[in-house]
Amino acid sequence: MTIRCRIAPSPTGPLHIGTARTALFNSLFARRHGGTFILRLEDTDVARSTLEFERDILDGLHWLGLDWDEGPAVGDIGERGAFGPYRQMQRLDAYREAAERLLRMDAAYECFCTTEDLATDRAAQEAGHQPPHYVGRCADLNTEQRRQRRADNPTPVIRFRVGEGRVEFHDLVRGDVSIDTSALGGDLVIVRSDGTPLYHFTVCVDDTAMDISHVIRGEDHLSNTPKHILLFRALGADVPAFAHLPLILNPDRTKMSKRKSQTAMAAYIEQGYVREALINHLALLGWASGTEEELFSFDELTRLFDLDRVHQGGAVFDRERLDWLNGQWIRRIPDEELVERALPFLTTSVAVHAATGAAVRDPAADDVRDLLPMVRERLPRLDAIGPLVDFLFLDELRVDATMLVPKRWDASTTLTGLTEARRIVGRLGEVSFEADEIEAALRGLCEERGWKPGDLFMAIRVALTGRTATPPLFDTMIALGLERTLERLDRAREALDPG
RNA sequence: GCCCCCAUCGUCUAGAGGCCUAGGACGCCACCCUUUCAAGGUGGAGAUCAGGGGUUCGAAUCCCCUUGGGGGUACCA
Repeated sequence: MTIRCRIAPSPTGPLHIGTARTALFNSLFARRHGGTFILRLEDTDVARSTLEFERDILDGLHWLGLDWDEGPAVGDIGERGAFGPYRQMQRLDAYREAAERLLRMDAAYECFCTTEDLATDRAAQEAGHQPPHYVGRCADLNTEQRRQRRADNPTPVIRFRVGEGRVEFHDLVRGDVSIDTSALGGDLVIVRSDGTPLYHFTVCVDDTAMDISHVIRGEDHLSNTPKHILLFRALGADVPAFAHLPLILNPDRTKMSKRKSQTAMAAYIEQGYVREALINHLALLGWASGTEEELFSFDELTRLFDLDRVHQGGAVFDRERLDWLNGQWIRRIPDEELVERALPFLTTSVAVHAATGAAVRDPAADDVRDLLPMVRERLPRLDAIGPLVDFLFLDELRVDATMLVPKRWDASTTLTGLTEARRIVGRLGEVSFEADEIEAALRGLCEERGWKPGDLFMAIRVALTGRTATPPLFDTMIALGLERTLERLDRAREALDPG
């Protein structure tokens, strides 16, 4: 059996974390079994769909490395695959044909009920404590009745008959599921009054046309699956296998939502999460390898993943864990690649200073390459690079006098310390400006004076960087250069002794 | 309301009847390392496996009930 699965996002919002996870699992499943991974754009909600959202979704999936074997034309990439078009609004003919077929077979019928009719029904059902459902007013109209009702409402919808009985199916992660058609809410609308098709209908027509073998999607679709099965049968199609993934949850265990969590993939990208970490984290939300290994690359997942190890319970999206994974993966990214990925974040960070009027030097790839050894272990996210080294790119650093004084020291000791340090570094720097030598000399100074090295170093650190948490001090001095090091030490001394 | 699904440390999870006085990871705490911050190392706290009934010589694992949670119930997807 050829495995064909798909991700079918709707461009009515930016790429959602949940969509990305579903795409990942589909992609992994296809790769694992030598199948085909298809992308289909479900853009039939014309009112809410936009090209920007479509762009965001496609870019995000691509950024994650989730490339599809078949899919629509995007940008300069042409359509791929023999089952297109892969954009639903370009498949209207197929839906029209299928709807007409269902109408001819009397598996569907035209419904002339108005929004008001339906609202009245709904209200009555609610009052009578009945589940909301379509009452079937138009289910059995004869030709004459249809003609009359059409006079009042010339734009009927098309409803699909759900019939009676139970629908049973085997879900690859849930096991056997059984739902009575009476719980489906009555005959469902498959074509709007404006002639455009609705989701439950298009999904079945397309999965059939695209020969989808496995439908892997979020659990929120579990209750809708019987409708789809009924539709597949009516269409005379093979029913694909289903696998409903556990939901990704907010911390309060409700379905992950924009209101309570950060759901847009783009936001994570902006904050410096790397694709390796996002993939790893998403994979672990609802799937486990069964080993004690926690770090998985996409390729490893491709070899290990299978549906039989997918969970049934929902999983809270844990940022702390993502952060940890992100740090782990950042430490594993090859130098040149990390340089390339981190540079934009540094640039942005420096630009923020520039925007406040500070004179800055724009960071270059060479800068990041030089700084890599001292920042790599300190980056839970790529955007952390700014606060870590941005002081290197400021022409002038203004440091508050009170901040310069270490906890155990007073202002005059600090002034003495910085003055002495300036003298030593200045003298040493003319000969050689190397971390080891500077450190040895300054430690010697501390011994002489009875100072704790940590105190002196802290005073220098603040003088040079304006921060109390920085990369190792002596590497920082080298990165800053002799001239600027001395200059900042002088500025700090001036701040401590304005007179 | 009705239907469906789910239920192991705070979180992600291992566990497919005896290997479990329940393992790992994140987070948390302590110590070590250490010029700060990280990273790393070591150790610790943390789950009577939602509760109650069965089945069995034996149940976190199988069955039933209860409770709790979630999802679905559109001319959204």
